[in-house]
Amino acid sequence: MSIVSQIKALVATELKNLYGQELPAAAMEESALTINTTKPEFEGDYTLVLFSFVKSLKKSPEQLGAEIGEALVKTNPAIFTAHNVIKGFLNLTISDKYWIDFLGSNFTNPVFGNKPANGQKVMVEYSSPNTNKPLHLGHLRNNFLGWSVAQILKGSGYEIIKSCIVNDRGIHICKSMIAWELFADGATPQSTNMKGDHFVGEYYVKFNDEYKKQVEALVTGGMKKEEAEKEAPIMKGTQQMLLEWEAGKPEVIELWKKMNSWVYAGFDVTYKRIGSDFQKMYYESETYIPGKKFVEEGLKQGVFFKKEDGSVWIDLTAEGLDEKLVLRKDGTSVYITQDLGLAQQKYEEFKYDQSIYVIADEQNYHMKVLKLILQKFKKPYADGIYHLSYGMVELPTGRMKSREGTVVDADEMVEEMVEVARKKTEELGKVKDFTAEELKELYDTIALGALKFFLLRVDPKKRMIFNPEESIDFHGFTGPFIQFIHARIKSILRKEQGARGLPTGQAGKAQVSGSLFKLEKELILSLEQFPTIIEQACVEHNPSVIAIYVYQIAKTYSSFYTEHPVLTAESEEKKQLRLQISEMTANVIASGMGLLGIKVPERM
RNA sequence: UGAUCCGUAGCACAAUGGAACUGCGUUGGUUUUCUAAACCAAAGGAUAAAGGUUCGAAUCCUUUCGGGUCAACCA
Repeated sequence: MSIVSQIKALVATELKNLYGQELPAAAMEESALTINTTKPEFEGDYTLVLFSFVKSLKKSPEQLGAEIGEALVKTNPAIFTAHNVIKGFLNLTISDKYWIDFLGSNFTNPVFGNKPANGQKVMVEYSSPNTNKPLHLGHLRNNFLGWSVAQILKGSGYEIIKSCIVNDRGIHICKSMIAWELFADGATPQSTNMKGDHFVGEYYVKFNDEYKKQVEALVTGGMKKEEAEKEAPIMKGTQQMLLEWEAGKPEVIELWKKMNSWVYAGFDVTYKRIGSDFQKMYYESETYIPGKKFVEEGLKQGVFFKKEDGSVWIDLTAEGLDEKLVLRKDGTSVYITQDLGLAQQKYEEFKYDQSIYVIADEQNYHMKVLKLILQKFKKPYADGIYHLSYGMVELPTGRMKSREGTVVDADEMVEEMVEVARKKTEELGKVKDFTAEELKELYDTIALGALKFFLLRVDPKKRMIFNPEESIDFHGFTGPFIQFIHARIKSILRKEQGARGLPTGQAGKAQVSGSLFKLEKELILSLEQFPTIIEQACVEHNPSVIAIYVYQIAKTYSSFYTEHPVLTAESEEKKQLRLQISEMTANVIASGMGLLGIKVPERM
């Protein structure tokens, strides 16, 4: 049980003892108590906020605090050693022994903060790429978020199934296809030595260039712009191709398969590089059929209704939304049709308790409709659907726009970061004895650490700004800073291990007593919060909680070991204590960064 | 027009209704001692504005202003 929960329980007990008669029962509930970490400018570890009792007890906060504080210290001398009251805040000091004992029994535990399996199954759908262009910075935020949230849930005891829905059909795919037919002259990724997704993406761009030219030509010829956009030959050809695709015309299907396979080969490389993985892939070209079945079922049940022209709708006006189309009059499916089919398919296959969709916030409305429809169907899985909505990654000039060529490509971004990591590492020259292999791994670790941390440290639901000019820093509140602290701790532990011949994980098993310096206590106190932090991140589906916490741990350690030498501590006891602190800090950093999908090096 | 999210220092970000956190940048200092991707210190804030609720509001409510997104028989 965390120290905060313990304090709450003890305070609740004291409140009952002292004021059981006068206070309403609700005010003495543990959940009604506010415990904060004490601000650094005041003496103490944890603070109880007293204001909520003042009114019903008709006592001054000072008097109240003094009474509660005194009672706590008196009845629990092993935990509390002192208290003081400032302006309605009761600051409590926890005994050093408590912290030292906590440290002693947890510092070698590499899975501190993780919970045992709880038997619940959660699907996490993320990434959702389109097969007409390569991944960009926005996809990276999605991938990192999805992977990390899955990892956090896993650490919290859930069974996780990571899935990916590939948007592999539709007009945009046909655009790349028709451009390839027109301009490629048989070129392939192999013949041009290009990554498949980038190769196909180029033809998507070529389509748009050609389309624009054709529209302009028509407009110069006297046609209205709107009409020209419909009449441009390349667009008509694309629409024709889409119809042929739906009709299953062999040549079209073959081309579609070929180009998609190029894209998938490219995606595989990227996913492997950034550490994304999926237990189950879904393809829209397959889910739209169960989607149609779903609509039929809905018509039978009377959840959907058919209009005169044959189109199928659902009436959501009672829920404050509009009527929403679920099947076109020509019987073809729309976006939501496929998602309905997919939800059903996923549930039938995995019987999940919860299904998380990592999708940008521009689709909030869509996801709301999806969940609502499933609820109207009284599907057992409807309530377990959770849209993890995240904000767009924007440039200082605004949203990334492919038309303006401002899209930040994922592969390029990673390569640039690796290059910066290489340059910086060479400048510092601390790992000159590394093999080429080891160096490559280190550059990847640092580069991806910087990138992932940068994208995960911000609250997912907020949009964030990325400035390519300034690039991503390796100093301060960054992944590499935390990695550096980890490497330094490991360096200290290696030296100790060398001197003693102790196996890893055994540094300083000796009992420790005595008193703690401010920074020593501050660190242990923070380490103790790790399980609570994971829990919070899990409940909020928010990796930034972990990122901020791990940074704070690393920063505190950095101050701590600057001020207090570990290996040359003033006494053997202090040395053992600091080794324990160091080892636990390294464990928590590695474990916390692991929840973000970030590796930590032994040396850097 | 409606729905919804957001507005915190030059920039980027944090804060279960409880004593505004941090980084970049700026200015100064620290390396015969465990890796200076570091540490220490300083400057920088009516938390967009105005009301309201509360012992207490960046946080909750109302209004205004500014921005994003959605409201497609596109996916």
